[in-house]
Amino acid sequence: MPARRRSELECFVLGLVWQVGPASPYDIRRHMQESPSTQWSASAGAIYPLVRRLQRAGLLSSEAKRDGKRRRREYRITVKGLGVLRAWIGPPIGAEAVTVAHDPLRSRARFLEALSEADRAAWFLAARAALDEVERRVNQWAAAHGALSRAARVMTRSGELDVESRRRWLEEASDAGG
Amino acid sequence: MPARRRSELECFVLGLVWQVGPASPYDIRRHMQESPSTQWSASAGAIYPLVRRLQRAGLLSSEAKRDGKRRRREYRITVKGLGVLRAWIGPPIGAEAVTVAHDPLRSRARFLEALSEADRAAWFLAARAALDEVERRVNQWAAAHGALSRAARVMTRSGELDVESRRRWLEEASDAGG
DNA sequence: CCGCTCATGTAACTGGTTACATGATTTA
DNA sequence: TAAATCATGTAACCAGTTACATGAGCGG
Repeated sequence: MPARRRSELECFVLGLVWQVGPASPYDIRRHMQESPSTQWSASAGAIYPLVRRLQRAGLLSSEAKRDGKRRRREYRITVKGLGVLRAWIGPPIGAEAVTVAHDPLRSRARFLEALSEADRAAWFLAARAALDEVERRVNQWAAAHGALSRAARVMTRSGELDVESRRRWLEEASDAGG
Repeated sequence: MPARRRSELECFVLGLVWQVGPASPYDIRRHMQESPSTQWSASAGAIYPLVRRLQRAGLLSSEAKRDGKRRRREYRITVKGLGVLRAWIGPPIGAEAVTVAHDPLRSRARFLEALSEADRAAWFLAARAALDEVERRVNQWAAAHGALSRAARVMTRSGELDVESRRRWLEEASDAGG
């Protein structure tokens, strides 16, 4: 059987297990839910089958533990899994990672002229508030993790710069468009 | 039957039809494929059923045309459709639009420490090249559309700022992490 | 003891994808 | 006339979602 192509989520989970492992599916889910990113819902229906898939493929190893009295299945990354993780990260960086970052605010802004002038003005206010909310989430996550590791600080910084640049974009656009 | 929740793609297509309409599914697909965004593949299997869905829901009207000799089905947005589009754009801006922009480079960067120092250095170079490529795509699209309308210029600008901010982030991260 | 969180999992669905089929028209 | 493109569409698949089920342990 040829090694099948792994999805973004599969590789991301592989990375999480490498980073925080040994980890249970539950741990993975909590980590993903705490993160300010909403890319994945980290639903049980996604994660539990996924880790088993990775285990059957030999990328994760699993071990039943008994944490106190509670049952718990721990996964850790295998040598093979680490290879797959590294190949996913790159270099070379896969074509699927060469994208303009997907931003639902931008999607909406594309059609702003479908709104009345009043609604458009209100939209810019709402969008600014939305970015404030995003910033709040990033800061909250940073307070919990950002001080701990260089990787976490880099992630936090990415979120900050993202918000900053979109805020600038909004300003420019609302200046230009009234 | 209660008006069902529309997906991002459905609303986006609604917006496109409003913006460039009357449009055939084929037109819509071309527009989406030309765009630098890779969020959707704009596959026929997605678009054709989708527009019919929107039509049955009364958000689009359709008309069979004969452009010269070629058959062609044109859609245009209805009053009801325009209402749904406006509600999607906001204000208020739906919670699903309040997100840090999803960036696959950032996903990978999170696990950079799984690489050797040499690979990490090479990764930063590759990531910079990836952003150059994205910039090229944005500029290419801008050359074709950016001069035409304010909306297109705003979209272009968003892409530019996105690339700029991610480039800055890479610089900071590689400075900090060697 | 009641409700909450921990922890694992499944079933049904859904919104997309890839790949294919069809036929007309245009271009080399 | 062969190959490419226009244009519409379908079928099979798949990754991830929502919602639910189960049971153990913990705090008020």
